[in-house]
Amino acid sequence: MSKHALKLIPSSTEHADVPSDCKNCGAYHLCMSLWLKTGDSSLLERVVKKKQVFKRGEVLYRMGQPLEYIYVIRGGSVKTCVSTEDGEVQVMGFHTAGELLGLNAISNREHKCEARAMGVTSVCEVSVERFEELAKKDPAIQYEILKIMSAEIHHGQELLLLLGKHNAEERIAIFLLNLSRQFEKRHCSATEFTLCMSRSDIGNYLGIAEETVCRIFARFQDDGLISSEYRNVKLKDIKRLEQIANQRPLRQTNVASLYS
Amino acid sequence: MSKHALKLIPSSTEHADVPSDCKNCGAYHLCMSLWLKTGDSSLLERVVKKKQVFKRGEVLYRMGQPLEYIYVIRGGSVKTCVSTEDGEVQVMGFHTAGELLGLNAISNREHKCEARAMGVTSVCEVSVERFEELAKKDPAIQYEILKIMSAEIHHGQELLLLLGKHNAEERIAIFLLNLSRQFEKRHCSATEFTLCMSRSDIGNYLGIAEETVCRIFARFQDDGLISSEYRNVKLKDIKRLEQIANQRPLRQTNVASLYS
DNA sequence: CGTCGCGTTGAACCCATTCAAACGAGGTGG
DNA sequence: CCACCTCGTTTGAATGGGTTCAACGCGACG
Repeated sequence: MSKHALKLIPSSTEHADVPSDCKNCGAYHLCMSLWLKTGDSSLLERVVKKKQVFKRGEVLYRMGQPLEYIYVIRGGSVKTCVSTEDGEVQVMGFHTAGELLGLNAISNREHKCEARAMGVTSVCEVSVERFEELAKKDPAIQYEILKIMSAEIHHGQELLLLLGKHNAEERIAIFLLNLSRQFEKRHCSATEFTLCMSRSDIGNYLGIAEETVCRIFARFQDDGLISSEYRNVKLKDIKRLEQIANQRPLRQTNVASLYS
Repeated sequence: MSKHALKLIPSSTEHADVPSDCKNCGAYHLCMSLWLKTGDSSLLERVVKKKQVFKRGEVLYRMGQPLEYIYVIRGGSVKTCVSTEDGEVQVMGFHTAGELLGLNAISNREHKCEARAMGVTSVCEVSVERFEELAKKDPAIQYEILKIMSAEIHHGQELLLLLGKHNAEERIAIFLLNLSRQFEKRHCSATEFTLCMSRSDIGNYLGIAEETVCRIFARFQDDGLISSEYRNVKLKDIKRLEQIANQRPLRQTNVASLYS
């Protein structure tokens, strides 16, 4: 509990209620680059259909639902996950202020994952039809769409690398460092922050059991790498965390096999 | 070695040499839907810059390289993989005739993964500039781009689910069944086919050790689920394979936690 | 106050990895 | 032709990391 506190959580909870002015919105910069390249700032009001607030646990959209809106997160946090017919669930990502949700469904107009608010979350709903009208007229917007989908592919690749090639300790180190960088980008403290997701969600996301997450958090704390109580985390030795994240003491992969 | 053989490997090796006629190309249908919506069939020749053949192990493009061409696979097989600075590699996917490669780099014009031929592989190189010119004029092509990127995201999600929520046995069962479906789509035998990738590649792709792949192949064979010698695989009991693929005897995931 | 969700810790088990060794196929060169 | 090498594959034995099951503390909430 530092007194000279930087923000421990990003712009989310401060104005989880609908902000009257977009300039306070976590998605402000994103929106500007998206719509306002057209030079018409009133456009924004015409495109954004509805501003809406979701409470903790509420669903923005489900798998299989037709794509109606694209969501811009103003504040709060959302998790996306896919599930199979037999009930297993995989958390795909955690999303906070400034991110766009729903774009990956734009091709077949059907959501391929589910989005659920993890805390009180404020979003802008953008009509897909309106959005596509704009995109058709403005190549810059098309380009933004590509960039976002591309980023999503890239994030998926990183997660894949995480699940395929790292043990539990490394996964959590990488996870914490990624969070740290994200917070830094949002001008929050990179070393002290509050997680918006449960241990269970972290475990699911990283492909390890909830208990393992706890244990490794405890181990990291014992080793002086971090200090954590519940969802408050403080990174105390980023150097060593990075060392763990990048260590590869595994069997040296047969380089020759790359050429097969 | 059945005498009344269906094709065990798709159109690949048969015309790994450059086919003079696009109608023999594995990517024929894809190309038609991509370019010929414009109604101008000579367009195809103007856009496709070069037809090229890669030998086993040769690289189409590396991570970090500027995006110059998009590749349409005519025949053969290609694996894409990402790697980190410290030398670990994760196979992202196996690609065969009819697939497009390189599109996910279209936003920042820099390849985010590496593509390497697994056997003799024939491709069409398509100039990105030319391609984008076309895309700008034709919304249908933009839509195709979105569809392909969307499919890539979807495939990534499935792989993520595989790595995060399934044990080795299930992963291989799912892998084999996916292959089976792919072959079926290409009008090859769905039950008897030849793998184009090594055990090592399979293991890397599925996030398990090479030896584990061998062992499970052996176990499946002992149990009469498949018969396999080297890269020739025959699925003998798809029902039970599907049963393994969909079984979830794991701890029942706390459904309530979904709502957090 | 009792319940529920979340977090934590302990102990036993087991699946997958790791290390090691060996085999067959294919290629090369003597 | 055979010796030799490499690469991909296979199998065994031992180890360990992570899961699983269980129990408990804690705070929020009705």
